[in-house]
Amino acid sequence: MNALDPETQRSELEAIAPELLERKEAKVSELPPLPGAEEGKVVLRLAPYPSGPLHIGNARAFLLNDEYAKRYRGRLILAFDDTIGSEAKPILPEAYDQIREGLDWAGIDVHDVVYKSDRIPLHYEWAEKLIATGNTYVCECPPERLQALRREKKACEHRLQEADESFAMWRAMLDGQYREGDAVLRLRTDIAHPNPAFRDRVLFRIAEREHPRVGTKYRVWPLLEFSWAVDDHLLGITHVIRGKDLVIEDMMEEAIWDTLRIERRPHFIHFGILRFKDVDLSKSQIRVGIAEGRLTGIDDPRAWTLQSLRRRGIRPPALRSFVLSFGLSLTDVEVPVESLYSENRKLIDKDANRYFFVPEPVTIEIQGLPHVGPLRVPLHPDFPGRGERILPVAEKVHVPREDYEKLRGKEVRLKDFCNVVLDRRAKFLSMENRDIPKIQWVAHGPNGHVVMPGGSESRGIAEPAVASLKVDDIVQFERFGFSRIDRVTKSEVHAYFAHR
RNA sequence: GCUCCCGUAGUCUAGCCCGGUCAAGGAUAGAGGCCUUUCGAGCCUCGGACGCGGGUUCGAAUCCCGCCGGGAGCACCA
Repeated sequence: MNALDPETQRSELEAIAPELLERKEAKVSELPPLPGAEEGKVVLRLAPYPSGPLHIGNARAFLLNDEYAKRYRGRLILAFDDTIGSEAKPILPEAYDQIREGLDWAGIDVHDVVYKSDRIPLHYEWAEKLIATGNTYVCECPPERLQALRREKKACEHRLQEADESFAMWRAMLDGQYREGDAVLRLRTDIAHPNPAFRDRVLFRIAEREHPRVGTKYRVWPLLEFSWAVDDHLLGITHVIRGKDLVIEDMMEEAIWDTLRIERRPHFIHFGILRFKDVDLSKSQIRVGIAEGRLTGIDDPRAWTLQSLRRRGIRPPALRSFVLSFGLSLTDVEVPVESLYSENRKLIDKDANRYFFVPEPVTIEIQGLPHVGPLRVPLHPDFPGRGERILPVAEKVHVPREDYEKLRGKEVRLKDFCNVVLDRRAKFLSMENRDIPKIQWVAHGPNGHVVMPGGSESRGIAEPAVASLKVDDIVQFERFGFSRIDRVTKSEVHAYFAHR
C-alpha cells in the first residue's frame, strides 16, 4: 500500500473507508495568505515600546508576525519603538532586555534588531525633505488651541507658512530656541477632513526629558506615524501586521508617502482587539504594582507577562496555538484564559508526573488499620513503564481541609491506599478499590507552597517523592492541578500553579 | 458627536470575496456514558449559532439597502 503514490492511496482509501479521510481533513485551519507575499522576500517588523515586559495581550502582534515570517521564510525585524514617548509612559531601561527575554521564550525568530532612538538623524533628514515639499509647517499654538481649532475645522495662522519659513523655524526647534511644548511640526493634510483625528497631525515635537539610551542628545522627537513612514520604507518592510487601533497610522503613513512620492510601501494588515475575561492588562499597572510592592516582580502571575507564564509552566507552543486560533479576524474578541489552559494541558498532561499535595492539611487517625508496608504507585497512570513513587503509610495521615469538611462522616477512599469513614478518628473499612469519592493524602513529607494565579499562596504537605523533583519540572498534584516546580529543598517545595 | 471597523452556538473560529456541495464544520465550555485506583487524560453520544427587517435570485450565512447592537480612534503616547 505504501508503495503507491499518495493520489492512488487516497482514492483506494476513499473506496474502502471514506470516513477516515474526512477525519484527516478536519485539521486546524491555517492563517490566510498575506497579500502580495513572495516566499523569501517578506520583511516584517515588531515594534514594542520598551515601557515594560511583554504580556499576554501583546502576544497577538508578535506571534502573528513571527508566524508569517516563518511561513514565507522571510525576515522579522525587532524595532524598539523607543522614541521619547510621553511622561505618562516612560521608557524603562530594563524593558529592552525583558522584551527580548520574552520573545526568546516565546520562540520568536528575530533576524535583526534596530532602535528608533538610533535613527533620529535619519528622521531629521527626511523631515527636511518633507518640509521642502511645502506641505508642513511649524505650529506655535499651545495644545489646547490646536485641538480647539481642529475641532472647528479652522486653520491657525501658522498654516500659511512658506517652506523656507518652516525650514527656519524647524532649525530653531532643533537649536533649542523653542522650549518643550512651544512648537511642533505639523503635516498639512486637510483641516476639514471628516475624521477629526486626521486634521493636520503633528509629526515632531520637543521633549527635554532624558532618554535612557541616548540621553539628551536630541530634543526634537518624531511621533510614531512619521518615524514609521520613514522606517517602513527604509527598512524595506513588506507587510505591517498591527492591531486595528492603529488604522489611522496607516492613513498618516500613506499621506506622508504621497507627499514624499515614495513608491515602495508595505501592505497593511490589521487584527482586532484581544481581551481576556477577568484579566486587566497594562504595562504601566505592572510597573506601578511592582513599585508599590503589590506585585512580587515582573513574573508575578497577576502581571500576565510572558515571564509569569513561563514561571507557571505554560509552554510557548500552547500560547502560540491559542493566540493563532483567533486568526487575522478584525472582530474584537474577549476570551477566557481557560482556552489557553486547555491548550497547555494537552501539551503537558503526558509529561507531568502525578504526586500528592495536601493543601491546608487536617490530620486524621485511622482506627483499626492492618499492617501494610509502603505503597508503590505509578508516576503516571497512562504510562506505567515510567516508574513508581513510594508512598509511606501511617495511622496518622493528612487530608485536605476542603475534602474533610465536605465528606466528613462519609465513606471515602484514600487514593491508592484504603477506604475509611472520614473523621478525626477515621474508621478503617477495607483496602479494596471501591467506587466512592477518592481523595489524596500524605503521611509525611516536605512542606509545600504553591503560588496561585491570583497571587495567594496555597500551603500544605507534599508526599516525600516531591522533595527530589527538579526546578522547572511540571507535575500534576492530583486533584489539585498542574504546577511548575520553582524551588526545592529536602524539607520544602515551592511551586507555581499553572491550571487544573 | 465625528471617523473607521466588526456582528456565525456560553466563548473563539471556518465558511462570506467567486450565491447551491451549509438541514453550517472545528475548538473550547456544558450534559450524559465508557474507561481509569484523580474532579486529569483518552474514547463515544447529546444539546447549542448565521443580530433584525426588506430586496435581488429558481436558490442567500454568502450579493444590495435600511435598522439594531458592539468595538476602536478622535494625544505635542505607542
